[in-house]
Amino acid sequence: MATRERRSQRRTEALSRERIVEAAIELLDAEGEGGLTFRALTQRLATGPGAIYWHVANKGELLDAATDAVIAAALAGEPAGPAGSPQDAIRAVAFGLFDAIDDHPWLATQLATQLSRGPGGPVAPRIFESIGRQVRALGVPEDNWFTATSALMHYILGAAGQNAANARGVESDVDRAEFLGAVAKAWEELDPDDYPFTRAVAEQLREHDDREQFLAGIDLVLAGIATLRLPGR
Amino acid sequence: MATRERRSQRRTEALSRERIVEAAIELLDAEGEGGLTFRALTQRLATGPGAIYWHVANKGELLDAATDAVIAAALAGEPAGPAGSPQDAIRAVAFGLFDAIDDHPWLATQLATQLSRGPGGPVAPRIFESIGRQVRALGVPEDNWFTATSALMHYILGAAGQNAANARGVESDVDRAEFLGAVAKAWEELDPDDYPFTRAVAEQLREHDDREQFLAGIDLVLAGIATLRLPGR
DNA sequence: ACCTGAACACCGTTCAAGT
DNA sequence: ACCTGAACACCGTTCAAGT
Repeated sequence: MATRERRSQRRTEALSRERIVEAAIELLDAEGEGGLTFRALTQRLATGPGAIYWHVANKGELLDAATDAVIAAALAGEPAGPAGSPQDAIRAVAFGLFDAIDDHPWLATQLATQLSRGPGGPVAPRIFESIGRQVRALGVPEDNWFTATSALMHYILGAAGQNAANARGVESDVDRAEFLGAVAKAWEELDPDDYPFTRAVAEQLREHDDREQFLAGIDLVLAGIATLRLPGR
Repeated sequence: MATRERRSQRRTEALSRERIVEAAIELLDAEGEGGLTFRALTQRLATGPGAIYWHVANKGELLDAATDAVIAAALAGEPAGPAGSPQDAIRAVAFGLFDAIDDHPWLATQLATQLSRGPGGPVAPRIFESIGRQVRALGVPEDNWFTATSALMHYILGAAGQNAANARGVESDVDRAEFLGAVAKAWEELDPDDYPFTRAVAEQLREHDDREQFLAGIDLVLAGIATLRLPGR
């Protein structure tokens, strides 16, 4: 609750783009997408809106910078060192993104927004590169690099984003079970004529383990990619 | 341009939730996410904000209803009739969603937002059911229904959303080539040490065909699903 | 070069009042 | 039951003025 920590303590460090982005991330984490306003930001940074606009063009740019900072940190784990198999490296990248979206649920929407604006921004190449290197290491023929990397990336971001919903505002395992139980119940109460499949799958939703399920999807896509490999390799 | 068509013509049909949702979709299509405001809506419907709030709880609900209406229409194509193979049926569903997002680019963000709020809304079961039925018809073992359907759904929505960027505000094939060329150029100018893979793939980005690429991804996931099939079937 | 803070235009939402 | 429209609180952004 304590909505206003560090409210009017005098600012010691000078304002900077990094400091502003950091404060924006804190606000987004604490209060969700709606929590990032210039007024909350000026209060937390003990400054005025003009000062922020000196370092950042507008709110959209700030949101993009916050997204990029979190994604860059999430992908900074593996320093290109040849550790295990490419498959394991892909799983590591996937769980890095999974955890980032779990910790910062606002990323789900933000990533979709940014990617649907085109691969122009810095985020798309970052994710694409991390996954693509391992796709190449897998021995996938070059013609299929784009397809294989895209399939992995979209599954990872989509599944991680949907998963974040299960953890949102959930404090304990009991809360989680309660939440999933409620959704499963809603699915079971759908019209039997219109939703036979969804009803049949409701029980799996109730009992599933998030990370295990996520991993199963990764391995499914990896199995598809394996069929692309040239016989020679 | 002509921002204000049908501005103050007297309203003939009575206001209704359907009419409001229809107007909201028109505004979103014409002006993007930022174009949907209650003021634009009241003008287009020749009414006041209070009248809209009588039929709709708030803006979020209106956005959800608009999303649901478009998705429902996109999935209404196949009437469960046994036409071709399950694979073809999945491709048909996928292209239905692809075209819907292409026609209504605001869907990309909106779907991500709605799905990341959990499978509670009406949209998630709709998409899940359309794809899942065909997954079942494919002979996938029941334990893998959720995984297989999720993998397909996330690839379809993610790839279609990213694709919509290529078509955004693009009027001709020349525009499209220009846009893709610019992105490919940006990719080619990335740091060679940090982005070797992305640079290598830039050329594929320039020359690719959207629908062909999308289909290749579907078939990749389908190949992965095929490895799940029980030997017996 | 960097920051202040009042002011502006615009937004979602409410509500007393009408029919 | 359904609609009107003024009003409220809040938002992103600008800009003349300061240091």
